[in-house]
Amino acid sequence: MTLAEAVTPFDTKTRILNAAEKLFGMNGFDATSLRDITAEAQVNLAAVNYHFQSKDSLIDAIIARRILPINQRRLEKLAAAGHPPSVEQIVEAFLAPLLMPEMLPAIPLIGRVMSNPDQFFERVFKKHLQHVAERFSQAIREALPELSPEEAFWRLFFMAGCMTQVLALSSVLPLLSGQPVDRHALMRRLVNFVAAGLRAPVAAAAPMRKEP
Amino acid sequence: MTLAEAVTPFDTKTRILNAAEKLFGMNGFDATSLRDITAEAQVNLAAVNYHFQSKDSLIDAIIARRILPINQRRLEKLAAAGHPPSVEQIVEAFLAPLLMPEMLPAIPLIGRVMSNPDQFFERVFKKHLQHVAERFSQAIREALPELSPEEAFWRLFFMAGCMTQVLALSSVLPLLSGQPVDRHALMRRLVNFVAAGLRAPVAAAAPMRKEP
DNA sequence: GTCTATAACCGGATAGAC
DNA sequence: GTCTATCCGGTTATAGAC
Repeated sequence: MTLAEAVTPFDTKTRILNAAEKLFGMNGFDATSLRDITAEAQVNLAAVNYHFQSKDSLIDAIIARRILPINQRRLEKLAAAGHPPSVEQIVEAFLAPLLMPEMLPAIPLIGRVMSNPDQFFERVFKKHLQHVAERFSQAIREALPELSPEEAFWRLFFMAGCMTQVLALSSVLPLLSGQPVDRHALMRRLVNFVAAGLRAPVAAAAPMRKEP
Repeated sequence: MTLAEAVTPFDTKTRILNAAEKLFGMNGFDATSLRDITAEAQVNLAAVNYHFQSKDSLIDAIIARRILPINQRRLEKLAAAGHPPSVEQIVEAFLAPLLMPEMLPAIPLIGRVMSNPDQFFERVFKKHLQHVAERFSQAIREALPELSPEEAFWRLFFMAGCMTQVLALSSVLPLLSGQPVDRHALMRRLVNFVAAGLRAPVAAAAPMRKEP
């Protein structure tokens, strides 16, 4: 056992994944070189290409490692809710899996891929999120049958957007708010806000008033 | 007058700003080289450094060109609202300036800088947004006096987050929703959702139920 | 003000020894 | 599986002619 292994007791592949997740999350994909990653992981530069073929495939691997268990837990929590589920149950099923302690180091990265249009559609939505979104959209219409499918879709998008922005800017939230941030208190505020938004009375299609 | 000037009737500096705004918005700051920008703008590579010193200062100039008029209009609309302003007036004052037709080409860029933690705090919030946020936070507490300053701050953040995500992913919204997107209809849905979130009943601090 | 040419550097990927 | 050395293309920025 070398010194590096004693300090960071994981195999090379895992060390690369952990280092890449941290640096990609902190500085972004383009701004993080494979050399940065191998320095942080204390592995050789060529090990990245040996284990992951390319930087691009490494990014895919990092995303999949985190988003698959999150989605699994989301669907489990949604299935465990009643029929119809309460609005709060839906919101919690969607958000709570991100609060699991083992997800903490991945939060900046998740915020990035969810808010970056380059990554988002092909790399995240189509591959990992589409079926989950459909399931949650159904649940929203069960809980709030007065919503049209379009309205339910957009409200789901706004819910995800609120969450994403919290994740994406998590590193600067203490600076923005001027004080330390309690993640669980923040999550309660977010659930409260989003649940009210989901329940909003359906507005008239046009700006002018119509019959009620 | 050269041919290039006849085709794009702006001076070199403006052509660079327009091309950079478009390409930075489409592909991000790191993925867009000065060579990409000068090719799109049909100007010489060295012109960027002559007019803007560095890529970094060019980014600052692009952000300032768009965010200053938006903020001015936001504050005007807020000042024009009554005392106390209605929740809808507050939300509209914040969002509507982004719908001005001349802002359309800047939407992807604005979405990027608002959701990227690297740019956001130093380059955007401290320089351009802090005083506006304070003004809007005041307005929210005027309209909803039962909210604590902390709660008002976070609800303002959630409102901005919903909006930011719409801007950041604007280029993929038709793919996500499966149909063309009417910007004004989307804005009405967003105002409706966010207004309800702002008006959410204040939740108890702890998860367990307390006296009402 | 605008151009060409180039300096100085850094990126991802890979060949081939061990 | 892991390393060193290297290829090759791309980057920002600038010097200096016009």
